Amino acid sequence: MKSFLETLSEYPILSSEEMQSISTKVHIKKVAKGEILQKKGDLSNRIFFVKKGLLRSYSIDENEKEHIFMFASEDWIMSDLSSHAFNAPPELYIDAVEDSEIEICPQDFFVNVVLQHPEFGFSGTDKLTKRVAVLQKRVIMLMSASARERYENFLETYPKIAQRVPQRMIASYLGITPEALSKIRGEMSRRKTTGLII
Amino acid sequence: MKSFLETLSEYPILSSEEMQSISTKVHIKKVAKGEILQKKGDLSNRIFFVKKGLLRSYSIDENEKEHIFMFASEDWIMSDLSSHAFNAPPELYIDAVEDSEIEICPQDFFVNVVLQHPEFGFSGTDKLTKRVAVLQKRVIMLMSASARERYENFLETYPKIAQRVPQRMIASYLGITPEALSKIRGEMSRRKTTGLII
DNA sequence: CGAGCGCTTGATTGAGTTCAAAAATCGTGG
DNA sequence: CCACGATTTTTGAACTCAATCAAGCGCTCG
Repeated sequence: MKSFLETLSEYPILSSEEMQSISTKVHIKKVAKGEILQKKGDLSNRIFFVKKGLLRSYSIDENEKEHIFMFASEDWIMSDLSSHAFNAPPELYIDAVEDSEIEICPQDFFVNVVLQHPEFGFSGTDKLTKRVAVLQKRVIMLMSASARERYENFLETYPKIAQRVPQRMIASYLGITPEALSKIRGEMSRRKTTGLII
Repeated sequence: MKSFLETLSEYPILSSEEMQSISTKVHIKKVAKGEILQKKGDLSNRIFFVKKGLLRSYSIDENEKEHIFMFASEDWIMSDLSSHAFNAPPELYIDAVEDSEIEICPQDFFVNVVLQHPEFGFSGTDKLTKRVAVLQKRVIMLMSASARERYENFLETYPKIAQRVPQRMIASYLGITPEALSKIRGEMSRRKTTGLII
Protein backbone atom coordinates (compact mmCIF):
# COMPACT_ATOMS: atom_id res chain seq x y z
CA MET A 1 0.00 0.00 0.00
CA LYS A 2 1.13 3.49 -0.82
CA SER A 3 1.89 5.94 1.88
CA PHE A 4 -0.35 8.78 2.73
CA LEU A 5 1.71 11.47 1.00
CA GLU A 6 2.39 9.33 -2.05
CA THR A 7 -1.29 8.64 -2.50
CA LEU A 8 -2.22 12.26 -2.15
CA SER A 9 0.37 13.49 -4.60
CA GLU A 10 -0.81 11.00 -7.21
CA TYR A 11 -4.34 12.35 -7.20
CA PRO A 12 -4.03 16.03 -8.04
CA ILE A 13 -7.74 16.59 -7.78
CA LEU A 14 -7.43 19.27 -5.23
CA SER A 15 -6.80 22.87 -6.10
CA SER A 16 -3.24 24.06 -5.82
CA GLU A 17 -4.26 25.90 -2.69
CA GLU A 18 -5.39 22.67 -1.17
CA MET A 19 -2.25 20.90 -2.29
CA GLN A 20 -0.27 23.66 -0.69
CA SER A 21 -2.25 23.21 2.46
CA ILE A 22 -1.60 19.48 2.44
CA SER A 23 2.11 19.77 2.05
CA THR A 24 2.24 22.13 4.99
CA LYS A 25 0.08 19.85 7.09
CA VAL A 26 1.57 16.46 6.43
CA HIS A 27 5.14 15.77 7.32
CA ILE A 28 7.49 12.84 7.67
CA LYS A 29 9.30 11.95 10.84
CA LYS A 30 11.70 9.32 12.07
CA VAL A 31 11.09 8.22 15.61
CA ALA A 32 13.24 6.10 17.87
CA LYS A 33 11.98 3.08 19.78
CA GLY A 34 10.20 4.26 22.88
CA GLU A 35 9.57 7.77 21.64
CA ILE A 36 6.17 9.07 22.65
CA LEU A 37 4.12 10.65 19.86
CA GLN A 38 1.01 11.55 21.76
CA LYS A 39 -0.13 11.61 25.37
CA LYS A 40 -3.56 11.44 26.91
CA GLY A 41 -4.91 14.94 27.15
CA ASP A 42 -2.60 16.40 24.53
CA LEU A 43 -3.98 19.45 22.81
CA SER A 44 -3.04 18.34 19.33
CA ASN A 45 -4.43 15.10 18.09
CA ARG A 46 -2.99 13.74 14.91
CA ILE A 47 -3.02 10.64 12.83
CA PHE A 48 0.09 8.64 12.01
CA PHE A 49 0.70 6.66 8.88
CA VAL A 50 3.35 4.02 9.52
CA LYS A 51 5.81 3.73 6.62
CA LYS A 52 8.25 1.60 8.54
CA GLY A 53 8.36 0.23 12.05
CA LEU A 54 5.69 -0.36 14.65
CA LEU A 55 3.56 1.88 16.85
CA ARG A 56 1.20 1.11 19.68
CA SER A 57 -1.59 3.02 21.39
CA TYR A 58 -2.52 2.42 25.01
CA SER A 59 -4.29 3.78 28.02
CA ILE A 60 -2.92 4.00 31.55
CA ASP A 61 -5.36 3.26 34.34
CA GLU A 62 -5.50 4.67 37.86
CA ASN A 63 -3.04 1.98 39.02
CA GLU A 64 -0.46 3.06 36.46
CA LYS A 65 -1.09 -0.04 34.38
CA GLU A 66 -0.85 0.10 30.62
CA HIS A 67 -3.53 -1.43 28.43
CA ILE A 68 -2.62 -1.63 24.77
CA PHE A 69 -5.47 -0.76 22.47
CA MET A 70 -3.80 -1.51 19.16
CA PHE A 71 -0.60 -1.97 17.22
CA ALA A 72 0.10 -0.45 13.82
CA SER A 73 2.88 -1.68 11.57
CA GLU A 74 3.77 -0.86 7.96
CA ASP A 75 0.95 0.72 5.95
CA TRP A 76 -1.39 1.04 8.89
CA ILE A 77 -2.92 4.17 10.23
CA MET A 78 -2.68 4.86 13.93
CA SER A 79 -4.86 7.36 15.68
CA ASP A 80 -7.11 7.98 18.62
CA LEU A 81 -10.37 8.79 16.89
CA SER A 82 -12.21 9.23 20.17
CA SER A 83 -10.80 12.72 20.49
CA HIS A 84 -12.19 13.66 17.12
CA ALA A 85 -15.55 11.96 17.67
CA PHE A 86 -16.12 13.59 21.04
CA ASN A 87 -14.25 16.79 20.29
CA ALA A 88 -12.12 16.22 23.34
CA PRO A 89 -8.46 15.60 24.14
CA PRO A 90 -7.15 12.14 23.24
CA GLU A 91 -7.64 9.25 25.66
CA LEU A 92 -4.66 7.27 24.48
CA TYR A 93 -0.91 7.39 24.51
CA ILE A 94 0.90 6.52 21.31
CA ASP A 95 4.55 5.54 21.10
CA ALA A 96 7.01 3.64 18.96
CA VAL A 97 7.66 -0.03 19.70
CA GLU A 98 10.46 -0.07 17.14
CA ASP A 99 12.46 2.63 15.40
CA SER A 100 9.92 3.88 12.89
CA GLU A 101 9.31 6.20 10.00
CA ILE A 102 5.93 7.84 9.92
CA GLU A 103 3.83 10.48 8.24
CA ILE A 104 1.98 12.80 10.54
CA CYS A 105 -1.22 14.65 9.73
CA PRO A 106 -3.64 16.69 11.85
CA GLN A 107 -6.68 14.62 12.70
CA ASP A 108 -9.26 17.21 11.66
CA PHE A 109 -7.69 17.52 8.27
CA PHE A 110 -7.57 13.77 7.87
CA VAL A 111 -11.15 13.11 8.89
CA ASN A 112 -12.72 16.12 7.22
CA VAL A 113 -10.76 16.21 3.99
CA VAL A 114 -8.91 13.01 3.23
CA LEU A 115 -11.52 10.49 4.30
CA GLN A 116 -14.14 12.41 2.34
CA HIS A 117 -12.30 11.97 -0.97
CA PRO A 118 -12.59 8.34 -2.01
CA GLU A 119 -10.31 9.14 -4.95
CA PHE A 120 -7.39 9.15 -2.55
CA GLY A 121 -7.83 5.49 -1.85
CA PHE A 122 -8.54 6.29 1.75
CA SER A 123 -12.25 5.66 1.54
CA GLY A 124 -13.55 6.76 4.88
CA THR A 125 -16.55 4.51 5.14
CA ASP A 126 -14.54 1.56 3.95
CA LYS A 127 -11.68 1.99 6.39
CA LEU A 128 -13.97 2.89 9.27
CA THR A 129 -16.37 0.05 8.60
CA LYS A 130 -13.47 -2.38 8.75
CA ARG A 131 -12.22 -0.84 11.95
CA VAL A 132 -15.68 -1.16 13.51
CA ALA A 133 -15.77 -4.80 12.46
CA VAL A 134 -12.36 -5.49 13.96
CA LEU A 135 -13.34 -3.84 17.22
CA GLN A 136 -16.58 -5.79 17.28
CA LYS A 137 -14.59 -9.03 17.17
CA ARG A 138 -12.27 -7.77 19.86
CA VAL A 139 -15.16 -6.94 22.19
CA ILE A 140 -16.78 -10.32 21.66
CA MET A 141 -13.40 -11.98 22.27
CA LEU A 142 -12.84 -10.09 25.51
CA MET A 143 -16.31 -11.03 26.73
CA SER A 144 -16.46 -14.66 25.76
CA ALA A 145 -12.98 -16.15 25.42
CA SER A 146 -10.47 -17.27 28.05
CA ALA A 147 -7.01 -15.75 28.24
CA ARG A 148 -5.64 -18.72 26.37
CA GLU A 149 -8.20 -18.56 23.61
CA ARG A 150 -7.53 -14.87 23.19
CA TYR A 151 -3.81 -15.53 22.91
CA GLU A 152 -4.29 -18.27 20.32
CA ASN A 153 -6.59 -16.01 18.37
CA PHE A 154 -4.01 -13.24 18.50
CA LEU A 155 -1.32 -15.54 17.12
CA GLU A 156 -3.58 -16.56 14.26
CA THR A 157 -4.72 -13.04 13.49
CA TYR A 158 -1.45 -11.15 13.86
CA PRO A 159 1.40 -13.68 13.50
CA LYS A 160 3.82 -11.02 12.24
CA ILE A 161 3.10 -8.63 15.08
CA ALA A 162 3.43 -11.42 17.61
CA GLN A 163 7.04 -11.95 16.54
CA ARG A 164 8.02 -8.32 16.73
CA VAL A 165 6.52 -7.36 20.04
CA PRO A 166 7.76 -8.20 23.55
CA GLN A 167 5.58 -10.67 25.42
CA ARG A 168 4.51 -8.28 28.09
CA MET A 169 2.97 -6.10 25.39
CA ILE A 170 1.03 -9.01 23.96
CA ALA A 171 -0.23 -9.68 27.47
CA SER A 172 -1.21 -6.05 27.77
CA TYR A 173 -3.09 -6.22 24.47
CA LEU A 174 -4.90 -9.36 25.58
CA GLY A 175 -5.90 -7.83 28.88
CA ILE A 176 -3.90 -10.21 31.09
CA THR A 177 -0.70 -10.01 33.15
CA PRO A 178 2.71 -10.94 31.74
CA GLU A 179 2.89 -13.78 34.30
CA ALA A 180 -0.39 -15.24 33.10
CA LEU A 181 0.77 -15.17 29.49
CA SER A 182 4.04 -16.78 30.42
CA LYS A 183 2.19 -19.61 32.12
CA ILE A 184 -0.12 -20.09 29.17
CA ARG A 185 2.87 -20.31 26.84
CA GLY A 186 4.65 -22.73 29.14
CA GLU A 187 1.62 -24.95 29.21
CA MET A 188 1.21 -24.77 25.44
CA SER A 189 4.80 -25.75 24.65
CA ARG A 190 4.75 -28.50 27.28
CA ARG A 191 1.59 -29.88 25.74
CA LYS A 192 3.22 -29.78 22.31
CA THR A 193 6.40 -31.61 23.27
CA THR A 194 4.57 -34.24 25.30
CA GLY A 195 2.54 -34.99 22.23
CA LEU A 196 -0.70 -34.76 24.14
CA ILE A 197 -3.79 -34.05 22.14
CA ILE A 198 -6.47 -31.94 23.70
CA MET B 1 -33.71 12.67 15.20
CA LYS B 2 -35.62 11.91 12.06
CA SER B 3 -36.11 8.41 10.89
CA PHE B 4 -34.25 6.99 8.00
CA LEU B 5 -37.13 7.22 5.52
CA GLU B 6 -38.16 10.66 6.66
CA THR B 7 -34.66 11.98 6.21
CA LEU B 8 -34.33 10.48 2.77
CA SER B 9 -37.63 11.82 1.54
CA GLU B 10 -36.75 15.32 2.66
CA TYR B 11 -33.64 15.46 0.56
CA PRO B 12 -34.78 14.81 -2.99
CA ILE B 13 -31.30 15.02 -4.37
CA LEU B 14 -31.43 11.63 -5.92
CA SER B 15 -32.92 11.01 -9.30
CA SER B 16 -36.44 9.66 -9.40
CA GLU B 17 -34.98 6.33 -10.36
CA GLU B 18 -32.91 6.33 -7.23
CA MET B 19 -35.86 7.41 -5.15
CA GLN B 20 -37.83 4.58 -6.64
CA SER B 21 -35.05 2.22 -5.75
CA ILE B 22 -35.02 3.52 -2.19
CA SER B 23 -38.69 3.08 -1.60
CA THR B 24 -38.48 -0.50 -2.78
CA LYS B 25 -35.48 -1.15 -0.60
CA VAL B 26 -36.47 0.44 2.66
CA HIS B 27 -39.54 -0.74 4.50
CA ILE B 28 -41.17 -0.39 7.88
CA LYS B 29 -41.93 -3.28 10.17
CA LYS B 30 -43.43 -3.84 13.57
CA VAL B 31 -41.76 -6.55 15.56
CA ALA B 32 -42.85 -8.21 18.76
CA LYS B 33 -40.65 -8.59 21.81
CA GLY B 34 -38.39 -11.56 21.31
CA GLU B 35 -38.71 -11.63 17.55
CA ILE B 36 -35.45 -12.44 15.82
CA LEU B 37 -34.49 -10.12 12.97
CA GLN B 38 -31.21 -11.64 11.97
CA LYS B 39 -29.22 -14.76 12.78
CA LYS B 40 -25.54 -15.49 12.58
CA GLY B 41 -24.80 -16.80 9.12
CA ASP B 42 -27.92 -15.35 7.51
CA LEU B 43 -27.57 -14.67 3.82
CA SER B 44 -29.15 -11.26 3.95
CA ASN B 45 -27.58 -8.65 6.15
CA ARG B 46 -29.52 -5.50 6.72
CA ILE B 47 -29.48 -2.45 8.88
CA PHE B 48 -32.29 -1.50 11.22
CA PHE B 49 -33.32 1.97 12.16
CA VAL B 50 -35.22 1.91 15.46
CA LYS B 51 -38.23 4.23 15.41
CA LYS B 52 -39.68 2.84 18.60
CA GLY B 53 -38.67 0.13 21.00
CA LEU B 54 -35.36 -1.54 21.70
CA LEU B 55 -33.17 -4.01 19.83
CA ARG B 56 -30.07 -5.89 20.84
CA SER B 57 -27.31 -7.69 18.95
CA TYR B 58 -25.42 -10.60 20.44
CA SER B 59 -23.21 -13.56 19.73
CA ILE B 60 -23.66 -17.07 21.03
CA ASP B 61 -20.50 -18.92 22.01
CA GLU B 62 -19.72 -22.63 21.82
CA ASN B 63 -21.30 -23.10 25.28
CA GLU B 64 -24.60 -21.62 24.12
CA LYS B 65 -23.97 -18.47 26.10
CA GLU B 66 -25.17 -15.13 24.80
CA HIS B 67 -22.91 -12.10 24.79
CA ILE B 68 -24.67 -8.85 24.04
CA PHE B 69 -22.70 -6.59 21.75
CA MET B 70 -24.98 -3.58 21.79
CA PHE B 71 -28.44 -2.19 22.40
CA ALA B 72 -30.24 0.21 20.08
CA SER B 73 -33.24 2.23 21.19
CA GLU B 74 -35.13 5.06 19.51
CA ASP B 75 -33.24 6.82 16.70
CA TRP B 76 -30.34 4.42 16.77
CA ILE B 77 -29.11 2.29 13.95
CA MET B 78 -28.50 -1.37 14.58
CA SER B 79 -26.43 -3.52 12.30
CA ASP B 80 -23.65 -6.06 12.14
CA LEU B 81 -21.12 -4.20 10.01
CA SER B 82 -18.63 -7.04 10.19
CA SER B 83 -20.51 -8.87 7.48
CA HIS B 84 -20.19 -5.89 5.18
CA ALA B 85 -16.58 -5.19 6.05
CA PHE B 86 -15.44 -8.77 5.51
CA ASN B 87 -17.98 -9.59 2.84
CA ALA B 88 -19.15 -12.53 4.88
CA PRO B 89 -22.31 -13.68 6.63
CA PRO B 90 -23.17 -11.80 9.83
CA GLU B 91 -21.59 -12.86 13.11
CA LEU B 92 -24.36 -11.56 15.31
CA TYR B 93 -27.95 -12.28 16.16
CA ILE B 94 -30.32 -9.35 16.37
CA ASP B 95 -33.68 -9.43 18.13
CA ALA B 96 -36.23 -7.20 19.80
CA VAL B 97 -36.01 -6.61 23.55
CA GLU B 98 -39.33 -4.76 23.46
CA ASP B 99 -42.14 -4.54 20.94
CA SER B 100 -40.59 -2.27 18.34
CA GLU B 101 -41.13 -0.40 15.15
CA ILE B 102 -38.23 -0.33 12.76
CA GLU B 103 -37.13 0.59 9.28
CA ILE B 104 -35.19 -2.04 7.43
CA CYS B 105 -32.68 -1.42 4.68
CA PRO B 106 -30.21 -3.68 2.87
CA GLN B 107 -26.74 -3.16 4.26
CA ASP B 108 -25.02 -2.72 0.89
CA PHE B 109 -27.41 -0.01 -0.06
CA PHE B 110 -26.98 1.72 3.24
CA VAL B 111 -23.19 1.66 3.27
CA ASN B 112 -22.64 2.32 -0.42
CA VAL B 113 -25.33 4.90 -1.04
CA VAL B 114 -26.72 6.47 2.09
CA LEU B 115 -23.53 6.87 4.09
CA GLN B 116 -21.88 8.43 1.05
CA HIS B 117 -24.37 11.29 0.86
CA PRO B 118 -23.72 13.63 3.77
CA GLU B 119 -26.79 15.61 2.68
CA PHE B 120 -28.95 12.91 4.18
CA GLY B 121 -27.72 13.68 7.62
CA PHE B 122 -26.27 10.21 7.84
CA SER B 123 -22.69 11.29 7.40
CA GLY B 124 -20.81 8.05 7.13
CA THR B 125 -17.50 9.17 8.50
CA ASP B 126 -19.18 11.01 11.33
CA LYS B 127 -21.36 8.12 12.47
CA LEU B 128 -18.62 5.57 11.99
CA THR B 129 -16.00 7.65 13.74
CA LYS B 130 -18.29 7.92 16.75
CA ARG B 131 -18.93 4.21 16.69
CA VAL B 132 -15.19 3.51 16.62
CA ALA B 133 -14.73 5.83 19.56
CA VAL B 134 -17.47 4.12 21.55
CA LEU B 135 -16.00 0.71 20.85
CA GLN B 136 -12.57 1.95 21.83
CA LYS B 137 -13.90 2.92 25.23
CA ARG B 138 -15.65 -0.41 25.57
CA VAL B 139 -12.46 -2.35 24.82
CA ILE B 140 -10.47 -0.30 27.33
CA MET B 141 -13.23 -0.83 29.88
CA LEU B 142 -13.28 -4.57 29.37
CA MET B 143 -9.51 -4.73 29.74
CA SER B 144 -8.97 -2.46 32.69
CA ALA B 145 -12.10 -2.19 34.82
CA SER B 146 -13.64 -4.56 37.35
CA ALA B 147 -17.16 -5.91 36.90
CA ARG B 148 -18.41 -3.35 39.34
CA GLU B 149 -16.70 -0.43 37.64
CA ARG B 150 -18.08 -1.56 34.30
CA TYR B 151 -21.57 -1.71 35.76
CA GLU B 152 -21.31 1.75 37.29
CA ASN B 153 -20.01 3.10 34.02
CA PHE B 154 -22.91 1.47 32.20
CA LEU B 155 -25.42 3.12 34.52
CA GLU B 156 -23.82 6.50 33.93
CA THR B 157 -23.55 6.09 30.19
CA TYR B 158 -26.91 4.46 29.44
CA PRO B 159 -29.25 5.24 32.34
CA LYS B 160 -32.33 4.95 30.12
CA ILE B 161 -31.35 1.60 28.69
CA ALA B 162 -30.53 0.29 32.16
CA GLN B 163 -34.13 0.83 33.21
CA ARG B 164 -35.66 -0.88 30.22
CA VAL B 165 -33.54 -4.00 30.04
CA PRO B 166 -33.67 -7.09 32.27
CA GLN B 167 -30.69 -7.46 34.56
CA ARG B 168 -29.41 -10.61 32.98
CA MET B 169 -29.01 -8.69 29.71
CA ILE B 170 -27.01 -5.98 31.40
CA ALA B 171 -24.83 -8.70 32.85
CA SER B 172 -24.46 -10.17 29.39
CA TYR B 173 -23.47 -6.77 28.00
CA LEU B 174 -20.91 -6.30 30.76
CA GLY B 175 -19.39 -9.72 30.19
CA ILE B 176 -20.32 -11.18 33.58
CA THR B 177 -22.89 -13.67 34.90
CA PRO B 178 -26.33 -12.59 36.16
CA GLU B 179 -25.38 -13.89 39.61
CA ALA B 180 -22.30 -11.70 39.72
CA LEU B 181 -24.31 -8.62 38.77
CA SER B 182 -26.92 -9.41 41.37
CA LYS B 183 -24.25 -9.59 44.04
CA ILE B 184 -22.70 -6.33 42.92
CA ARG B 185 -26.09 -4.64 43.11
CA GLY B 186 -26.80 -6.11 46.51
CA GLU B 187 -23.50 -4.83 47.79
CA MET B 188 -24.10 -1.39 46.28
CA SER B 189 -27.55 -0.93 47.83
CA ARG B 190 -26.39 -2.28 51.18
CA ARG B 191 -23.55 0.20 51.15
CA LYS B 192 -25.97 2.99 50.33
CA THR B 193 -28.46 2.25 53.09
CA THR B 194 -25.77 1.67 55.69
CA GLY B 195 -24.38 5.06 54.86
CA LEU B 196 -20.89 3.71 54.54
CA ILE B 197 -18.43 5.74 52.52
CA ILE B 198 -15.86 3.95 50.46
C1' DC C 1 31.11 -7.67 33.07
C1' DG C 2 27.54 -6.22 35.88
C1' DA C 3 22.99 -3.87 36.37
C1' DG C 4 18.57 -3.85 34.90
C1' DC C 5 14.95 -5.51 32.27
C1' DG C 6 12.15 -9.27 30.72
C1' DC C 7 10.69 -13.92 31.22
C1' DT C 8 9.72 -17.93 34.10
C1' DT C 9 8.11 -20.42 38.06
C1' DG C 10 5.76 -21.20 42.39
C1' DA C 11 2.74 -20.03 46.39
C1' DT C 12 -1.07 -17.44 47.78
C1' DT C 13 -5.07 -14.67 47.19
C1' DG C 14 -9.24 -12.99 45.20
C1' DA C 15 -12.78 -11.71 41.77
C1' DG C 16 -15.99 -13.87 39.40
C1' DT C 17 -18.03 -18.58 37.89
C1' DT C 18 -20.66 -22.57 38.65
C1' DC C 19 -24.10 -25.09 40.82
C1' DA C 20 -28.15 -25.28 43.55
C1' DA C 21 -32.19 -23.68 45.67
C1' DA C 22 -35.27 -20.18 47.49
C1' DA C 23 -37.66 -15.72 46.80
C1' DA C 24 -39.58 -12.31 43.81
C1' DT C 25 -41.57 -10.82 39.60
C1' DC C 26 -43.86 -11.31 35.28
C1' DG C 27 -47.18 -12.78 32.00
C1' DT C 28 -51.04 -15.21 30.64
C1' DG C 29 -55.32 -17.74 30.59
C1' DG C 30 -59.36 -18.52 32.97
C1' DC D 1 -58.62 -9.41 38.26
C1' DC D 2 -56.65 -13.28 40.21
C1' DA D 3 -53.96 -17.47 40.21
C1' DC D 4 -50.56 -20.21 38.65
C1' DG D 5 -46.57 -21.45 36.00
C1' DA D 6 -42.48 -19.63 34.11
C1' DT D 7 -38.91 -16.66 34.13
C1' DT D 8 -35.75 -13.55 36.83
C1' DT D 9 -33.38 -12.30 40.67
C1' DT D 10 -31.25 -13.28 44.96
C1' DT D 11 -28.42 -15.83 48.09
C1' DG D 12 -25.02 -19.16 49.49
C1' DA D 13 -21.23 -22.65 49.07
C1' DA D 14 -17.64 -24.61 46.45
C1' DC D 15 -14.57 -23.94 42.90
C1' DT D 16 -11.46 -21.85 39.08
C1' DC D 17 -8.97 -18.88 36.44
C1' DA D 18 -6.15 -15.30 36.54
C1' DA D 19 -3.94 -11.62 39.65
C1' DT D 20 -0.64 -10.71 42.99
C1' DC D 21 3.48 -11.34 45.39
C1' DA D 22 8.06 -13.06 45.51
C1' DA D 23 12.19 -15.18 43.99
C1' DG D 24 15.42 -16.79 40.47
C1' DC D 25 17.21 -17.02 35.81
C1' DG D 26 18.94 -15.25 31.41
C1' DC D 27 19.80 -11.57 28.23
C1' DT D 28 21.46 -7.53 26.37
C1' DC D 29 23.52 -3.43 26.11
C1' DG D 30 26.06 0.27 28.36
